[in-house]
Amino acid sequence: MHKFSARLADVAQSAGVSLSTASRALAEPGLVRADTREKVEKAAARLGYMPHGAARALASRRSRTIGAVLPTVDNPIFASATQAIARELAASGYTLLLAAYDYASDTEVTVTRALLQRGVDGLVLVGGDHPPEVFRAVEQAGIPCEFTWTLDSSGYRHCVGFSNRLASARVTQHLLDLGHRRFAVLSGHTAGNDRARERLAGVRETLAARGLSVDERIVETTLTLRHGRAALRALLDRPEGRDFTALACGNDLLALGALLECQERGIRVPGELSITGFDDIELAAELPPGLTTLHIPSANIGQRAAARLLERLAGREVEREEQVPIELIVRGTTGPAP
Amino acid sequence: MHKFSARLADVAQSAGVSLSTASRALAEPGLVRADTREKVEKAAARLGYMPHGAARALASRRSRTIGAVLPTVDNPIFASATQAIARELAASGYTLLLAAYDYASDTEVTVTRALLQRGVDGLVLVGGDHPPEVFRAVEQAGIPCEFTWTLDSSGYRHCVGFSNRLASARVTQHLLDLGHRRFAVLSGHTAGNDRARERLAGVRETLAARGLSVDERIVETTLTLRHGRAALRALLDRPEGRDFTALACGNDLLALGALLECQERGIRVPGELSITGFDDIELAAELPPGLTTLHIPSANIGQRAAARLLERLAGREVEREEQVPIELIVRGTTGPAP
DNA sequence: CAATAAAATGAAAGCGCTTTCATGCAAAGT
DNA sequence: ACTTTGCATGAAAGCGCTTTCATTTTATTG
Repeated sequence: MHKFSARLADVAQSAGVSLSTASRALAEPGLVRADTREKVEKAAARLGYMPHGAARALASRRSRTIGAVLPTVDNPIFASATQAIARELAASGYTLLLAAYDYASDTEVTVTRALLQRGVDGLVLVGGDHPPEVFRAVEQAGIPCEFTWTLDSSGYRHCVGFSNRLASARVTQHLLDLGHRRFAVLSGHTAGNDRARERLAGVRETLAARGLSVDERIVETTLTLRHGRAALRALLDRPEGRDFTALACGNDLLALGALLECQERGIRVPGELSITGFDDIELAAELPPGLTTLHIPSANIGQRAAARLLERLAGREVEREEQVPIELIVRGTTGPAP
Repeated sequence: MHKFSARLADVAQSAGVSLSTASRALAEPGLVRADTREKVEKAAARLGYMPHGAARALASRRSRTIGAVLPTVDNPIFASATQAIARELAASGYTLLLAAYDYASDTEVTVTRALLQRGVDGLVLVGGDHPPEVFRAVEQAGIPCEFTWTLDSSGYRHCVGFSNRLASARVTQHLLDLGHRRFAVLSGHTAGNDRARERLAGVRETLAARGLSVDERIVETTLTLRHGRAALRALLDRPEGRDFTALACGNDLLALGALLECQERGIRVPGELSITGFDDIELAAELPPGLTTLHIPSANIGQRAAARLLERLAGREVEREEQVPIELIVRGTTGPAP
């Protein structure tokens, strides 16, 4: 079944040069005479030569691959970030290795180790919360790592992101400015997820500064449309009923789920209830009346993380922390408090 | 910056056995005595040994990685399939390498080659249309390949999917049964995309069998919500206006975009216009009035493709063609012709 | 044109592992 | 007891490439 596959030695022989010259001709064209390079290139093309990545990695001690460990690939924000990373890497001859752990920390350890074993030259992680085994493995591998969607207060780690707390505070402030005083929150699971935790803290603190509390109207759930819908349902079906006029959600999927539930129940948005999201996915703009949300440039985050990794691999220094611009996008789901 | 990393030789020495024994103890525990294996395992744990994937791949001539080449990762159906592939592979100690080409065939060639160079042991491709260079490269690499989301009439290729033509015909028949006679179609770009082509053909043929034609009301566009919306707008803004009562869409994103456009324009769905999708993504069920669509078990496709690849790598035979069950899901966007 | 510097090439040593192949040694058969 | 079988182990040969180092060729200069 396996066809004969030409090795570099075959190319060298066919070109009438030594193995080392052939290697250089293909890898560092500047090191060989133009005519030799041409001979080698011709021979390579003639034989359909395809370099053997593992051999190359073993000899050169770098694999020209970067790993990205994501909570899930089934979320538009990570999908676009991934796309951006892959594109940036490809431009420099690097390949992206992807792994998702479905928000399960033991899986995260496993897949991270798998990537490290595959010899990735660098790593992109999402958020700052990770099992200690992950940190240890990355440390031991001694490869550069970029943390994304988050900042690091200690200033120790390399990260590209934004302050989830401040961002969330900004959204909350928008609702306060509209006169809302009774809030509810749909949050992602906070265990092992610093982004969810920070966003929740942002709401809490902003309200606390006005002497308001939201503690008894917080639902933690999975970050999907369906779960957002179910979470709002749970909130509305409490004996207290709808005792809030503003609903701040941990991401757009939750918010849109909530919006759909309102439409089904005939709750007017924003007339009776204002809803905010987080991320600004495509659907947020498309679904009437348009979701008020915080725009996160996820492709930008991915692109920057990849670019920074490439810089560091090239031996250049980068700022430890890089912030991406975020922006409040006011659309139709927020309005004055009733 | 690089920490010292233990090699297998170090483990062997620390365990007081030879390199070969250490290798066997870790890879084929059945080949060594229980106490030796234990010694080696202890030593490995003590030194924090992490196998070197490239070296292993070079020596054993397999990398324990599988590659998947996707049109895009920014589509729920591919996201869930990817997740399923990764999960299935992980259970057997394999890792997934992902590459997306954004529906650009030159990119497809590049990324496929990159994957092959990285030494993947098997490949998952989407659809049956690929640039000849891709087929050639896969052929030459001599690795097993699974084609997904499609069937192969020649019976030559290994594939797991369904007949896009029949599936599309089924949806069209549903609309015919409801009394619709004037159709429009929102299709994905058909160039280099057999799935889009087959789906379109399915509509055409089913209508032709009833003496109907749709040729002058077909829009080819990119498979996103936004583009679906724009495409319907283009259709409605023709001088002929809305001269159709049924709109068959190439996938759910297009259909939902069209639905949103209708809601914005005040066109009653399904009162004035019936809309059908394809894929049955989560949102199709959630967005009122619920999209009538064809359910494709995308996670199932991914899981089966991975499992089949593993089977073949283990030297076992699998049926060349594996069909997954598809199902028409009737929801609120289709109704009797006005 | 010889002397020297610079550039291009080749020989060879691994990179860290798997995998034959050979060897030693205990259990089994005669 | 003596060969035979089988199992556990070790020695060593690569896997296909990169990269140092030594050597040859070419360009440069007094």
